[in-house]
Amino acid sequence: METAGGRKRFRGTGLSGESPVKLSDVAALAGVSAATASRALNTPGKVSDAMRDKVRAAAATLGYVPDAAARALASRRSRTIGAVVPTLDNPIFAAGVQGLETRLEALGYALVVASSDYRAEKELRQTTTLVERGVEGLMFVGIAHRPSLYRLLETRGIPYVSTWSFDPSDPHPGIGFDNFEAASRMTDYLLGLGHRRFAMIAGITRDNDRAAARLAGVRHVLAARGIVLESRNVIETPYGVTEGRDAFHTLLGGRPDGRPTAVICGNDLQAFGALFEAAAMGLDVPGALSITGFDDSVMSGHIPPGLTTMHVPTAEMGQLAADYLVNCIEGRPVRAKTRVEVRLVVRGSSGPAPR
Amino acid sequence: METAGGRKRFRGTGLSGESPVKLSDVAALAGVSAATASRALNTPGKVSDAMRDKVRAAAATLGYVPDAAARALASRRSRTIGAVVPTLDNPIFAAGVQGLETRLEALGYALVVASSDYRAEKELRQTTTLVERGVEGLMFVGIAHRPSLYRLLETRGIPYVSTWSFDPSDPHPGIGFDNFEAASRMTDYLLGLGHRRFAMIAGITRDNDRAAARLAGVRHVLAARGIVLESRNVIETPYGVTEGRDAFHTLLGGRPDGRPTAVICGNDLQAFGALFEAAAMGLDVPGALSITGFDDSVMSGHIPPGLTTMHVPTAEMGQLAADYLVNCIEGRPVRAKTRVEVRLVVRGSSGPAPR
DNA sequence: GCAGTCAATGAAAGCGCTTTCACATTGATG
DNA sequence: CATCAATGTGAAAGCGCTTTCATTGACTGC
Repeated sequence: METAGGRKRFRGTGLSGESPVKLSDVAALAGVSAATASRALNTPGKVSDAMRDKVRAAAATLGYVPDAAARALASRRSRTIGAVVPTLDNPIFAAGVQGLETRLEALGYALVVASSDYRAEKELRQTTTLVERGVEGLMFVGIAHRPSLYRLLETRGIPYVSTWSFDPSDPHPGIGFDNFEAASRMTDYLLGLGHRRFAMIAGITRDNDRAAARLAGVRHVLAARGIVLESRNVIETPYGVTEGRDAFHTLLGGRPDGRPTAVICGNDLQAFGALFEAAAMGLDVPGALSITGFDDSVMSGHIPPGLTTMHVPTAEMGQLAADYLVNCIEGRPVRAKTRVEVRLVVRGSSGPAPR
Repeated sequence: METAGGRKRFRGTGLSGESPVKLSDVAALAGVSAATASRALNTPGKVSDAMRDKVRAAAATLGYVPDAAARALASRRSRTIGAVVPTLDNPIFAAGVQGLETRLEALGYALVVASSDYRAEKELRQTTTLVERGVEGLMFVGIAHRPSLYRLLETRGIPYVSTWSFDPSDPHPGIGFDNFEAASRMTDYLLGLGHRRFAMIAGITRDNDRAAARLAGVRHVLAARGIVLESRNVIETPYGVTEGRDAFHTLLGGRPDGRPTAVICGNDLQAFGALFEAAAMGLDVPGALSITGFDDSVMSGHIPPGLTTMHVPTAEMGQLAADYLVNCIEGRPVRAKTRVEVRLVVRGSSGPAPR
């Protein structure tokens, strides 16, 4: 009663009457069967040209809009893809989603987005509702997911792909880069500049394999050179400018001796914060210390002195994810693992270690 | 043949077999009719407690996941909302969509996003496909839309709401702020600081009522004070840092005399660009000239000297849009027009006119 | 000229679910 | 005790579309 009542009222909300133009109406106007009308609209090659035109004309006069639900039910195809990202508030994910959407729309698919808030458990919940919604493919960020998430998708045969992370040892399809290796490269670069005292402002590593891999990569390379990244020189904090700023202050404050000469940040936002705080503290960058970011977001080339960072092809990953999923769905061959290139972009925020 | 073949191959792609657990399977296991199973799952109040538990248990053992297409077809409800935004690459829209998504998920609705690329014609196309997809409500950005867009929605009785713009004279439901008034306020503020020579770096006004209203607001206030905004002092350019930078350079370059002392930008990104270019040109901000933005994006409080800008409650608009649409859909009363507050945030980039 | 082929069409059977509607039960009521 | 209203449940009819399958002609080749 309640639901029905609500619906009735909603139905009444429409200014004009509803538009219950259905395929059979189009067929009737065109003087053909519903089957033919369907074919004329969806697989024009299967009907005569005259037929096609006649049906199209009828559809146009009636303002026919197909009902996706009915179509999905009958054809078992929703032509919808889902994406679960941590948050659209991080421009980097927004850009990835934009890349995905653009490509999907060109391929005739719609995009349903859901956010996980960096929580594996919420990711699983969101995924379940997307599956209920009938998405034919799913894009995730990162490779650390609940096992039951994979199980859900695999038992139902729904294609999926991880992005942002590339790990050859991970058995699941993925499009991304090796965060560990990228962080290693950044560290190598800084070592090459003579830095020996390091600090890191990392993202929250829990439920975030990218943040964890970046931290691990830094640690690994330093350890190989006999340098220990002390825990007081590592701060995990959410990705954000203010957070980066605060972390930098904690790291550098009240420590005139043995200060790090290189601060590696988990992403650009944190690095911007570090940069601003360094300026506020009167620390010369890169003279007194170097600061690096990760993502190469739009501001990093502009903010003085220019942020040294790792360029990540976000839109490209979204686009490749779209291609991967649609190819899976449409039965074309796919490569399960695709590695995209990240590029070290050296700008003014990094330089030789002091002394 | 082609489609069927593709589908067959896709079906075979699933690692394990498909999971065609349908409601009737659940009903059978629970030893009840499909009707009762449906009720037990969706309207628990209509069945006995024992029944409810029995069906839920059966659904759980079978790993039942309802088919949204079938449900939508039978109930005429998709529980899906659509959003058409210019682009997710602009963090401001990404944040709005994030606000919308968060609220919708709490209300049990899914979100389909599409981007218009700031083009009215693409917006119409995207809207049509969303309508085909069966969205029950739609969110747009701005109030300038193709008439046929409104017609489509109204003949079908689909609730919709514009955001980002508030115009009492616009007959359509909307949640936003008055861009004209906001830009006027900004201009007033600068006039109060003694500025008389103005320039504006505006967004592309075609198909963008926000950009147009902001420009008009500036023009209007200046005209009221007898100041003409000469066309050589207005540049329309896409929202972006580089674009803002270039525009600023054009505006200020090779013009030692009669230079503007206040540059009003259409959004923060352009303002950042202006700020950077001013620094590169050795122009003192706010000593020699003031620069203002619009949006109050996350960086504006951090970038020295701090950007004076108009704070826009993006997430709040998304959230209000979600509430509005869902209330419409579920037959609850709604307010057709909601005005949100924008706030002038004065920071270091603006100051008294020189001299 | 006649079997055989092929393209074009229509009839009809669902896709998996919701939702009347009718049919028992039950318990309360006069 | 017979009557009436709840209450809980099942049978069955679709929701609007796609897709077999069968049928019809029109055409080919021998």
